[in-house]
Amino acid sequence: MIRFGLCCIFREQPIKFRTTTAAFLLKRSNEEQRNRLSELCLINADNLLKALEYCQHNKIGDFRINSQILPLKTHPDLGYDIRDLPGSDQIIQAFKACGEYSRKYNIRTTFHPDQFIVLSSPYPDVVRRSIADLEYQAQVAQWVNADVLNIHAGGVYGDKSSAVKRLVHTVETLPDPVRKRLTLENDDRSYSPRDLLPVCADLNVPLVYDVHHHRCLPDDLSIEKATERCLKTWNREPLFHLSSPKDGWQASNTRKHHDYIDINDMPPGWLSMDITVEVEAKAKELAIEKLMADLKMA
DNA sequence: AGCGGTCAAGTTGAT
DNA sequence: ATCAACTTGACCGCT
Repeated sequence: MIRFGLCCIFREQPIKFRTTTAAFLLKRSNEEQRNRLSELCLINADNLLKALEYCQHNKIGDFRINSQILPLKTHPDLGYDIRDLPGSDQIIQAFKACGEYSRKYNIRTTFHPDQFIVLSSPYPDVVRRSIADLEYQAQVAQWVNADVLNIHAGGVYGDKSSAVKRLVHTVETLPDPVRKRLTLENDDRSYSPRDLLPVCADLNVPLVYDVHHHRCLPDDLSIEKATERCLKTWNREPLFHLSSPKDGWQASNTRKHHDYIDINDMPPGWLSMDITVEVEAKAKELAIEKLMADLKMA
């Protein structure tokens, strides 16, 4: 059966993940900084459990965890090791409780490191900081039982084949906790499924198929064919992305996401597949509820 | 309590 | 040249 995934936050449920700013923290003493960060990490761990409970109670089988779950974790001035925060044992325990809940109720969890993670960059420092961020998210992934760290292929820099070579080389050097969770996703500007399928085959990395991106940046593959080819890259339950354009498919910009999913944007074949489909819709849990109702699943 | 300016980071393409 | 968009608005300081 298909399962739907909720991305990062809620529209109506009072479940909020907290973060902070470097400017605010840098005005405080070292001790105050660590205390605040510790407090936020624990709040976020507790809220993650609430998020998973909400999913379980509402037939949502997957939750994407936002990249700032440990705020400023790899910041150049304020980055920290979790062990250096007061109460780190309690924080880790709280995350591990999320992992136990995830296993018990079969709620999948994933990470989608943000746009600053660029493994194809020609700038060594960008790649170095990207890897540091992936390692941080892999550490949390281990605690919470997340099996996906999903990234885009990054920039082209005027020469796609060179960019891909840098990407491949970097992926091959990644530490195991990152490597075994890493996935690549087609984007809506630079890398289509056609571009990424051979890369994923080379690296033995699954391809997260985003059908909305594919419609914005098409290639010679039909949606059905891309679905089939991407499915085969997976050694575990396949993960796909779905969204609808805010202003329709005739608008000048079709990249923006709508509050809800138009069921006409759902590839019909997906419904009968054993896959996870993360729903990228601004209305969040309300959009999933409506989608399942429209599909007569609720 | 409410509001506006600001927030770590990369890259692209529309304007 | 500027800026929105991207997986996501939230935080903080002021009134």
